[in-house]
Formats: sequence, structure tokens, C-alpha cells
Amino acid sequence: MPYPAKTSREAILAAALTLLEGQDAPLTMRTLAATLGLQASSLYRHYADRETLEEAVAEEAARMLMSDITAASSGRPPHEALRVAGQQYLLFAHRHPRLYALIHQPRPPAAATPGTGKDLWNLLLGLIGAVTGRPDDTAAVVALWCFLHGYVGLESSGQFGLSGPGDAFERGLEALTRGL
Amino acid sequence: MPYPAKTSREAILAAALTLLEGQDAPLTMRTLAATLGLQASSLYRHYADRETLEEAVAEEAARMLMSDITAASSGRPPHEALRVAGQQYLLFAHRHPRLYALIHQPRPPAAATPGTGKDLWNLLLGLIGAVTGRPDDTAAVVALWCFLHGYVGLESSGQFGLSGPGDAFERGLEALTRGL
DNA sequence: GTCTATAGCAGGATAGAC
DNA sequence: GTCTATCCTGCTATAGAC
Repeated sequence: MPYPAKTSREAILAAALTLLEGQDAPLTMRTLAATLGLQASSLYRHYADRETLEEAVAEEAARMLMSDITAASSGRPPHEALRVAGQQYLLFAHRHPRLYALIHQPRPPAAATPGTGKDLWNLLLGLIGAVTGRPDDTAAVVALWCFLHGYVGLESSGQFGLSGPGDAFERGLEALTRGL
Repeated sequence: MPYPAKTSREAILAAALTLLEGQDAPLTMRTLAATLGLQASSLYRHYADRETLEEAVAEEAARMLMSDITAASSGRPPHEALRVAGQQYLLFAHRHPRLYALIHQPRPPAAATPGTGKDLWNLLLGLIGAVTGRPDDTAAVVALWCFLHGYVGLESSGQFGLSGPGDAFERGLEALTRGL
């Protein structure tokens, strides 16, 4: 009986985050355990299965994203805050592409973003409301989110090719904030 | 020696399309061969490997998408043509979610959409140019594409939840065509 | 709580007979 | 050109010893 346990829920979660911030290694029970100096089977004492673990990682990643956006946009005038929030969203996706993908991975309805999603949602609602003058304009938030998410997706799947996106990001963001 | 060959490149391609238009069955060499009444190993006479096959499918799917958009938008006044093109893009993604996903799957640089992508690109360039009055406004095309692609992605990953997207599609499309 | 060992599954791909 | 047979890899998850 090795007394101080070699790991814990938190340590596993942290290791999974680290693994997914790397470039290549897939998130499998084996590779994850290896980074902790463990055998894969040991992880099952802490998480029931791979999916449960993934949900925890996704939740934590969503928290990170929200924290980044909040920190960058708080205390700025409305229009600027919204622009900075958009840039920060993009930056997170660049820095942590696999965490970003995990956040947006389809999940069974029960686990559909319990609280974290709502927080980010309310933050954006406030930012947009301050710019357009319409509070609680959910359609505007969705439209903006679509644009950002699509930009990330097309970029990461290499659709922009050699010519790159040009100034589409600024143009689109500007057009949306003006047009909504 | 069964003389008339049981299959061909074209038949395999068609079967793969059909398979991916269904809901569940994954595109594996085994399942694909099964729909043709063949063994998996037989497919390798016609396609070098799975990836080569997938590229062919993706190309064909892109052709279908372009054909849909062209048919729906041609002969309409500019503003309406653009709106209809957007709707058709969304409709294709709804009807053929797995083909849509395949089109946007990251591929090694060599195979990056040889000709089909360009055609769709030029079509959209024309549509947008007719609305905004600026020909060859690539950034505008990219921005619109981001919005559409993002909408599809968020919808299919269930991010809109129970409340749904509201009228975000129309709002966003309108805001973009106006603001660009 | 961790270990070894193993069951079980799924998929890609090849060898060689016909 | 298709078949059977087989190999290989990589993964999830469990059983039971310690």
C-alpha cells in the first residue's frame, strides 16, 4: 500500500490539461497515465471512464476561456471591450486548439454545460448590450459567436490556404457590431 | 475469375457517398465493402488506402454543395441571391452533415482543394461583389463564410441548446451584408 | 490505490490462393 | 479482381494480486 497516493482527481485533471496543451499526444488513458508515472488502469479509481474525465477537462477549459475574456475586456469602454473579447476568443483557440475543440464537442444532453457556459453567455450578453443599446439580445450574441467559431474552424482546418484570411476578422467583427 | 468486376472506382465512390448520407454507419473499409457485397481487402485494388478514398469523397461532396448553391441562386437579383446562397449552404449542412464535415476536414497541403474549392470561391466572390459593389472583396467572402460555417458548427454540436438559435441566422446574415 | 495481466473490440492493411 | 486468412496497432475497461 503506497501511502501517499500517487495521484488524485485534481492531479489527473491537471495532467490531462497539460497533455492537451501539447501538440501531438492524444488524450488516451494510457498516455495520460504515463505522464503521471502510472498505469492506465489506476485512473479508473478516480474517474469512472474516459468520457467522465473528458467532461471535467472540457468544463475546466471553458472556465479558462471565460477567465481570459473577462480579464481582457473588463474595465474598457463597450465597443473596445467587445473587440478585445473577440480577439481573446481567437487567441485562446490559437493557443489551445485542442482544448477549444473539446469545449465544443457534442455531449449527451444531460451534461450540456451546467454552469460555465451560462457565465460566458451572460458576459457576452452584457458586452453586446452595452454596444447596441439592446439588453438581452440573444440573437446578436449567437450571431457573433457563429462568426468567431467559424473563423476558428476554417483557420484550424487550413481552409484559408496560402493567401490567409486577410483582414476578414476585423472586417467581419466590425460589420457585425455595426450591423447588429 | 468473376469476369464483370463486381465493382469499380465510381461504384465505390457512390457507395461511400450513400453510406455517409446515412446517420450512423462509419466510413470504414469493412462497412463500405459490405454495402457492395465485397470484402474489405478488395477495395484496395481500386483505392490505395482509406485516405485516398476520403479525398475523392470530399471532392465530390464539394461539387454537390456548389451545384446546390449555384442552382438556387442563379438568375436572382444580387441581394436575394446572396441570401438564398446562405440558406442553401445551411441546408446542405443539415441534409448531409457528415459530407459537410468531410469537406472541411484538414488535409495535407498537396490535396488542398484542387479545383472545386476555387469554383465555389469565385461564385461567392461574384455574389458578394454584386451586393457590395466591390468586386474581388476576398475579405468579405471569408467573413461571410466564417459566419455560415460557425453557425453550422455550433448547431451540429448542440451548443444552441433548448432555446435554439432564434433568428440569429437572419440577423447575422443581414448585418454582414449590410455592414461589409 | 496501484500493479500485472488480460479480455475485448475495431480498424487498416498485406500475402497468397484462386 | 476477389477471396480467405492473418497481422498489426491502438484503444477501453475489468479481474485479481499486493
